Amino acid sequence: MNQGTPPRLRFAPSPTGPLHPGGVRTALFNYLLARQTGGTFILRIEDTDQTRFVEGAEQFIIDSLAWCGITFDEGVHLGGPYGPYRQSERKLMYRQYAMDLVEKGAAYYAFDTEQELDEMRDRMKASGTASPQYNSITRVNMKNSLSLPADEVNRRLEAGDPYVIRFRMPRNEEVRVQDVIRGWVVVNTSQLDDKVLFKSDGMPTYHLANVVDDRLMHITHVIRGEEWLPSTPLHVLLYRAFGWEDGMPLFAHLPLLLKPDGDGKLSKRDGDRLGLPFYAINWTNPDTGETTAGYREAGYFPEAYVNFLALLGWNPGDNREMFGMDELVQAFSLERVNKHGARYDFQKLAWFNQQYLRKISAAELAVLVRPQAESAGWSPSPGFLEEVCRLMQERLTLLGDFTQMSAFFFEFPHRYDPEVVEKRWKAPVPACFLSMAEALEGAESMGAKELEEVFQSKVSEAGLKPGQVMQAFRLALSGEGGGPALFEMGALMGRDSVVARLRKAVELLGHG
RNA sequence: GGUCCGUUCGUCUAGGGGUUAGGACACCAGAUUUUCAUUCUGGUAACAGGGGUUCGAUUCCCCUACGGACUACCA
Repeated sequence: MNQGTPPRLRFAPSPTGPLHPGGVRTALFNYLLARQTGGTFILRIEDTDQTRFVEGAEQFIIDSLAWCGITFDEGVHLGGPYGPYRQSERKLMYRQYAMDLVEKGAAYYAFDTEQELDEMRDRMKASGTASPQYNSITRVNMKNSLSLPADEVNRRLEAGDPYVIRFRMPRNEEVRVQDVIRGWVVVNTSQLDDKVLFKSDGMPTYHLANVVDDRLMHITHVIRGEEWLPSTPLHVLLYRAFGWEDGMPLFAHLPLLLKPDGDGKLSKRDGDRLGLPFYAINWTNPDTGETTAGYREAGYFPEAYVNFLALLGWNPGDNREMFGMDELVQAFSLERVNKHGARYDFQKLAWFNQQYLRKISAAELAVLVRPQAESAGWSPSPGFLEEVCRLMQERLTLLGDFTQMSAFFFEFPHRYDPEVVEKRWKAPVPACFLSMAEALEGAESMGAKELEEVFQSKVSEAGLKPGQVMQAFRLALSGEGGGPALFEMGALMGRDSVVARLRKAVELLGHG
């Protein structure tokens, strides 16, 4: 199958809403294989259902993947030799392929109305059939070109009666599908129905469009979600009916992404429920105006997100787990993709993000963090911000944590942690701080070393031990009980600020 | 209901006829940091159940249970 030909892979989402994490992963795996093999990666938009079109969804898909570093060689946004890449723009040609199948006897016209279909299903349910199907048994009782006299069929066609084209599913035949991940899957056609291939609105259904386009675009590997496995036998039958079986692509059906807890597949609600971002980038619903948070805006690294996603359902076979995109391209293989679904673990994603956050320099971090610092109303010098980053870097998990966790560098404390006040703000401390403030005021300059010297000498003058005062000192400077190295922190705040903070703490917290 | 797919620590997973069933996240404990976090060390924790096959099964086969997908003129 396709040996020697350069691989061509596609990601083929429908623009019916924001791109789900499972879709990002599907795109990623396709991308990895394309890059690894020197193949071509194509973005095709499957918009054959006009009723489900969502404004902005297509651009969202492109932007989401671009943020992840997933790039295409051909596609709706790039063009290419096999365009157009939007199925609605290929509309006219699908009819010919459907009619070709009719001529070959592999498909037929059906004129049944919605009501007639409903009635058929109701009838069958009433007589005990669990899942009523339009198939080789039932079609004889319906209005189609197999059951109706030829002249009536022609009359209806000429009169412009609405019709669909259905696949003529063989009655009892084993269809074998080879899946790279799952091996051979065998289904009997008696379980399958006469699927609509061509709709009465003149659009193909997924099944037809997908097979025709994959053929026309010379797709060699179809890597898609597990939800497509049940209809793959139909697709194989379509390739066969067209006479394209020898050029059929390889199929690989990816396991699903599951909820972090409980049963079922991952959904937007899981992000909402946990108050965590869900999409790659912010999504605003064009109808409601409601925005769902994305990882980009929440301060995640795309590298971390991609790394995390890659390890959901795939593993390299050894204990490595930090993978840059290039390394993923090297290491990836369909053979090492799991068969079972993987729970989406937000905590692990946060951990990956932390790892990536630590890999960059303080200077780089400062650049990334500046926008939020500025929107918090601070305008630190580059040098100061970098120093803050140097002290804070190992304590951050997300970029987005920065403002909240570093606020005390830029502002005086708005509150003093009551627990620490209760425990550490004891009688001799305020007086000691006041004398520190005085001593510092007289000092010419104040680095971490000088600050510590003043601290030590005033503490011993007061007859105290450093351990008894340290926490209160931190509290006075930052309002909190934890934080970066105390004297470095103070040095960075600067002498005047430290003096003022000490006095203000005494003023607000009293003399114990 | 039917069809198909699946099932190793709480989670992501490695492994595979004979292993102390390995790693990572999370969690817990200790060390270091006179803070918190980091870091380091250690720890708790898994082969869904039942039948086979076999000298031996978590690994192979079957059944059951459970989970999931699909079952539209949606993709």
